[in-house]
Amino acid sequence: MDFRKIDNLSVDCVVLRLEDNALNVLLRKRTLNLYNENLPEIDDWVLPGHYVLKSNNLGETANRVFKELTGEDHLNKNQFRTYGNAARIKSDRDLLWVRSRGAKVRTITVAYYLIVASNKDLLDMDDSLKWFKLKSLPQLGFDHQQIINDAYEDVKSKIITDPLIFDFVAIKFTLNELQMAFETILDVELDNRNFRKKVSSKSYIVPLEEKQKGVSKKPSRLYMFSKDVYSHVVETDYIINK
Amino acid sequence: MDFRKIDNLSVDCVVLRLEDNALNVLLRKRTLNLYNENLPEIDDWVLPGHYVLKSNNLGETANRVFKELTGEDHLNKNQFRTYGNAARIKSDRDLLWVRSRGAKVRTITVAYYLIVASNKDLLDMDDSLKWFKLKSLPQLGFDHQQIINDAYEDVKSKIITDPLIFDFVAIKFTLNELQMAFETILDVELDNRNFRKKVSSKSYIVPLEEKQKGVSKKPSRLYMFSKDVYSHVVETDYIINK
DNA sequence: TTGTAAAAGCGTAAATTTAACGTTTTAATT
DNA sequence: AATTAAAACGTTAAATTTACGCTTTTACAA
Repeated sequence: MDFRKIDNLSVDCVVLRLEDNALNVLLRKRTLNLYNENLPEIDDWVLPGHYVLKSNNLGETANRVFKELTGEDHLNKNQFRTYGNAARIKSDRDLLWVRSRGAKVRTITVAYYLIVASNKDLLDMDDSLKWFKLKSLPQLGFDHQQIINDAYEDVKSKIITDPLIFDFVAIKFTLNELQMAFETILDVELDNRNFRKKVSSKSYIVPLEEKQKGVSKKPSRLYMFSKDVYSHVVETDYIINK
Repeated sequence: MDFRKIDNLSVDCVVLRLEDNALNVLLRKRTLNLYNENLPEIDDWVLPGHYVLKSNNLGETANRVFKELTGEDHLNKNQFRTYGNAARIKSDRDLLWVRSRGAKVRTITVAYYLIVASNKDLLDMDDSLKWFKLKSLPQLGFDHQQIINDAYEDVKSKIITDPLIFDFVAIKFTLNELQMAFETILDVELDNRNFRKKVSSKSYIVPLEEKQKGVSKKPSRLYMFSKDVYSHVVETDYIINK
């Protein structure tokens, strides 16, 4: 294992999760106070990321970022774009930050998004990490606003054509949870009755003989996504048509 | 302008074009004969590419690759994936090749595809360059077979949702040419009458008062794609449903 | 034990879209 | 003026989508 960094190559992760009926992204606080009136104080947020190690693949690096954030392994990761423009560093804050860490001014960043199921409890999260609603992000460093926008665009298109939605919900989910996930991510309203009909026609969305527990009204039936079934049927009729 | 190379970062281009009712990709011959019986002779093909220069962006690099290939500028380029695994170099030929050029063993390659209109004449092409049908590619170096496969998958999905098809045909095209382009790329058969109906309903596919010339049968009407109109209408009803 | 409220779940019918065809028109060539 | 092959138009049945109304189920409170 070669732990040296490739000093101009990093992987940044857009970690996404549904919470409070909104799409959230995990950010890391970036602080630097040089106690110099003439220099700006850095107090903003960036995407979690890591330099690529000599003996790590790109995907492995994305996994490692997540493991360091949460202590847990994460299987599904989606590479969506690479950022390597010479002019990625725009603000004085960015330049200052990069110099203070002795990093290269031009870094190539391969960006991934990772989706965390909304029922997952992430313990052990560092204080410097915080979830933000995608619709009200704080000031971000570098080109990370752009990266998040691109990630969201990719999610919105993949959620239609790929079985990505199941990463957002619990392993066992209700149809209403599934519908709410679509509605939140795509920012649309769906008719519950038609949604149910469409989902019922999908053999890979498997009804269980199991119901919600601890709800004060009629408990709803639980479903699972069968990856096996999905990968053996050709899917061209997508759940959502918008 | 800083012409030094970033020695672990390259851009490879999958240059695509429709010809003879098939999707073709432009490859560059890779030859190296070390006149040593114990070493393999290299005589295969690779994607055209270039190291990224210190003062070039990634997209600019893709443009430069195309310009060096053809002497012409190319506007639309699509970044679809980045390859940076430590194990990209698998064969002895690859290792030999890399060493013979004094290049780094681990290179990060940002891959783009560029689409050349089928009516475009590319003169001045170097002898080492050749078009190959996607369905019958020669032996390829590195992971370039994988890169081409990934590019094709991306094209097939983008051709449905984005106005990518118009890059493949001439600026002024007939509906049958457009249909053939879809059929060839997606490897499907479409009903001409239904295709016409669908296309006619698209305001951004504009009929001209102009017809084909020099054909021996009824000349067909020419159409143009209006980018302006397209970008001002929300398109969710795609031309192809397969 | 029974009533009630709220969410879960089922059903129907009109409107739209797709799919599968037959038919007519056009313009260059014979 | 006849021929021919591609271009272009039209029709209808099937499938899908959309827009609703209505019933069932369960936990909880009366």
